[in-house]
Amino acid sequence: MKIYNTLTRKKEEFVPIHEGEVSMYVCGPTVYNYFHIGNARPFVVFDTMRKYLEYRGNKVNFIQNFTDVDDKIINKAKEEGVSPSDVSERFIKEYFADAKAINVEEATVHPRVSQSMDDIIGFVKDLVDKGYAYEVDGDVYFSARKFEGYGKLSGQNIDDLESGARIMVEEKKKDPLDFALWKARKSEDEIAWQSPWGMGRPGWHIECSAMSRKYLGDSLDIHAGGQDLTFPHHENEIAQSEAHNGKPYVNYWMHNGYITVDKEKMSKSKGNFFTVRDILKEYKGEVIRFFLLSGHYRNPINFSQELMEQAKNSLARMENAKSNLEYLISTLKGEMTPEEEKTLEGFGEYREQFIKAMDDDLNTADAISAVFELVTAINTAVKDGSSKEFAEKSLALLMELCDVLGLLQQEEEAGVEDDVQALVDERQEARKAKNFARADEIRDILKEKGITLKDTPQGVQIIKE
RNA sequence: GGCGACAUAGCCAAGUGGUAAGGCAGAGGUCUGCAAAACCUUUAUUCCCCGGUUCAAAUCCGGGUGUCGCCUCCA
Repeated sequence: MKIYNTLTRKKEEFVPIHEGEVSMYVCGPTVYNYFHIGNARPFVVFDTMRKYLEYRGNKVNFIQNFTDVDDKIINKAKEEGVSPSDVSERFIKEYFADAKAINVEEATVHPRVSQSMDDIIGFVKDLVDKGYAYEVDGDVYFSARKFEGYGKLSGQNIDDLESGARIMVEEKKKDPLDFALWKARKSEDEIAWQSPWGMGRPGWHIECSAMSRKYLGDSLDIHAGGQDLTFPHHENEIAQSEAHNGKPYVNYWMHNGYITVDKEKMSKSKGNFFTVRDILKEYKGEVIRFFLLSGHYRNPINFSQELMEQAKNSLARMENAKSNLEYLISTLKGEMTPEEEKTLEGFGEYREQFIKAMDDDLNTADAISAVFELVTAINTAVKDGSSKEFAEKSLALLMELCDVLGLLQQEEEAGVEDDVQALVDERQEARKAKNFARADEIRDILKEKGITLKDTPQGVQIIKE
């Protein structure tokens, strides 16, 4: 497949270091709050990347960290009068709950900063020993200018950066470009770890360098995250890791675009964010996932009620196809006819289309359109009178593609409560007796409970929301 | 100031040289007791504007305009 590589600003053919194995690192959340839909985008997009790579026969070693040592966590802990680890533990749990709701699989490993301290300290120490970093009053800084390629990911020229008005000026740094690897503890009650430079805690950038190396080695295939991490976070990671390892750090850098609200970037600092937890009160997780996959991952997506409605209705078309097939399967019998076999073979064209789209830098929008075309083909071909086998194989193909996208995964609980079944039976009696007023009344009652009835040639299909 | 992205129908969104995918919403029809779902038909002579290259451009080149982002914690 082809991947757009931020480092080269080109689409490149993806070739993993070891054939059939892919090492992938995605920057995870700082756990001090519920994540918002902007944070959810990389989770969903790169989870889909992982699923697709696996679909194509790769073993994927997928690492996503939790930043559980951070100013914001410390502040939140102070506000609530609890320990920082209480805060981070809590929101790691909440992360998993929300991730599950949007069908984001757990990573192979979710390393935490607090549990990687030896690796981080060792990493910083090596950089000091190699002359890439220096200590000042218990702080350790990386000398950006010592690393030759500094700026290569973000396309920034060092001198332009320097003249930029917004570089933070800090007395202790030798150069405004330098960044912290280790921060000395400022007060006794602050959370801190013992290090060669005294009590302190790691800077943000060093965490990912140390943790990715621990689990994936000196060089990895794919490193991904939001576009806003390109500079300085990922730029700094490259400097640290390549200075330390003496090898290329990452072969393919992938960055997703952001979510906007009224065309403005959604972010915690602007306060214009919607948490996944809140959106889930109104929309199913799969609607959120569909929404996030409905455009190309590098383009911005605007978030609004209207677009969520569109996503919901679009997804319903897929869901209907699935539930109609399942209902048909429960009523049909027999093996495929030669004609059906031929039709099914023709469906393979949509699989090809799907793969072609995904191969092109994970074009999920295009891949989804292939699924919709398959849906139309299935809806037309599979009907009352088809063989059970044909319906089953059609469903299998639909699910093969939806599995990769992480859609249509959440099964409604099977079975119908007795009281509902009784109403359905009563309605059928009423219909037979041409008492349509009562029949419609029952349909409305069930609709209120989120149950939709469809009268099909095979009987009544009961659909739960 | 430096670096970058985007502009396609009412809305969302693919398409990067060969004559505009797909979805939502809308309209009409088939089916249905009525619905729902599904199916069929319909909705951009045109892809922000102006030039240029070409037999051929939404797609390439040049110049504009507009919107957004990074350079500070941020997905």
